[in-house]
Amino acid sequence: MPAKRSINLDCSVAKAVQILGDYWTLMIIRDLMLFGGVRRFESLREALDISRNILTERLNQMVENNIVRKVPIAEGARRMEYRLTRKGWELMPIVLSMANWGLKWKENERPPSYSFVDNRDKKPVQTLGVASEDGRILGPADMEIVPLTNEAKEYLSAYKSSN
Amino acid sequence: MPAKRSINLDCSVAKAVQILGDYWTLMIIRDLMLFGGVRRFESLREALDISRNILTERLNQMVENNIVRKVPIAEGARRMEYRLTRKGWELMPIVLSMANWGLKWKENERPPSYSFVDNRDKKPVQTLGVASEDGRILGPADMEIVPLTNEAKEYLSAYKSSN
DNA sequence: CGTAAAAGTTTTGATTTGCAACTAAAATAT
DNA sequence: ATATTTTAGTTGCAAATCAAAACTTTTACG
Repeated sequence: MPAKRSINLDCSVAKAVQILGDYWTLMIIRDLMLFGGVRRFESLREALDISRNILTERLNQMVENNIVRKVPIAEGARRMEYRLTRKGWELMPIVLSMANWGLKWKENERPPSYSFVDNRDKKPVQTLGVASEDGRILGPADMEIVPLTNEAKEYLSAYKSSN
Repeated sequence: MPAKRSINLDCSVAKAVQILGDYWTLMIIRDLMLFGGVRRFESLREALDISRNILTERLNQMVENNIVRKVPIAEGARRMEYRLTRKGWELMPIVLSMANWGLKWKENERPPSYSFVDNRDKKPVQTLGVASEDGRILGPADMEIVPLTNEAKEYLSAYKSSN
């Protein structure tokens, strides 16, 4: 976790990457999701085999970023547990697309050890991905990213013409 | 980029996180996608304001992981450019879900500087996210992750009963 | 032909990481 | 009530990583 990253604050990907561009943070999120969004410090540590100081630091960061909350395990209890917030739960699509990608491109062919299911009937979910305005399902090759601000446009066209 | 991470190799999320759990790697991927999947060393360096040695290292890693290819900029040319591979392009859903998440939860309300569009008609894409087997669109709260292997099941139930 | 740009490599000092040992409070056992 | 264990962290320190700057070595340009 390098010190300060100053660039591209108006980029929402950069914003997410600022928070998620870290191995342990992502692993913690995955583990929390596996356990219904609730875990205690020592359980996380054992499951991930992460050292305590790193776990402490990452959890604090995540609390700061409102991805997890630190709450007493029961009314009035002094011990704490970490819970995914709504904002944290909404990382699910990211984790799911990582799972899909990892599954598709993994070299070591081992069957997956877990699955994403519908809460209601416990059947696996389908990932629809992305649709065009007229309803076609788009693969990565069917989309592109285009700049919207003048700044970004100028930058991009300057680069393209100079090439 | 910590040295060696030995855990959970049969987890496809962990597999992806191994590769993507890094700030610069993700930023490089985003930048490449913004530029049609093609960029040269110095352009990347300037755009991201990353130091050369780090960029070199990350690009090499990405080449090793088959996310980008290093190819001559023209037939027989000695200068090189970096191109997203198919495997790299297929990270688009992850980047897109990060963009959506970042957009939804960003504090500093600034309009996005770029948009994901359909190649064909240049209209913004819709993110459908995830559907259940019977076609309902599911939010994060409507899904869960369930273990499939016996190993994982035992581990999980042991934890739950001990609590 | 000389100068500048491109694409790194090397060096060096500052940060970060993560292991291990320590601590303090809460829960459990005796 | 006291001892022991578990929980949830701190702290100290060696090793690894990061990043700024200087240095190379090819290619491109006027």
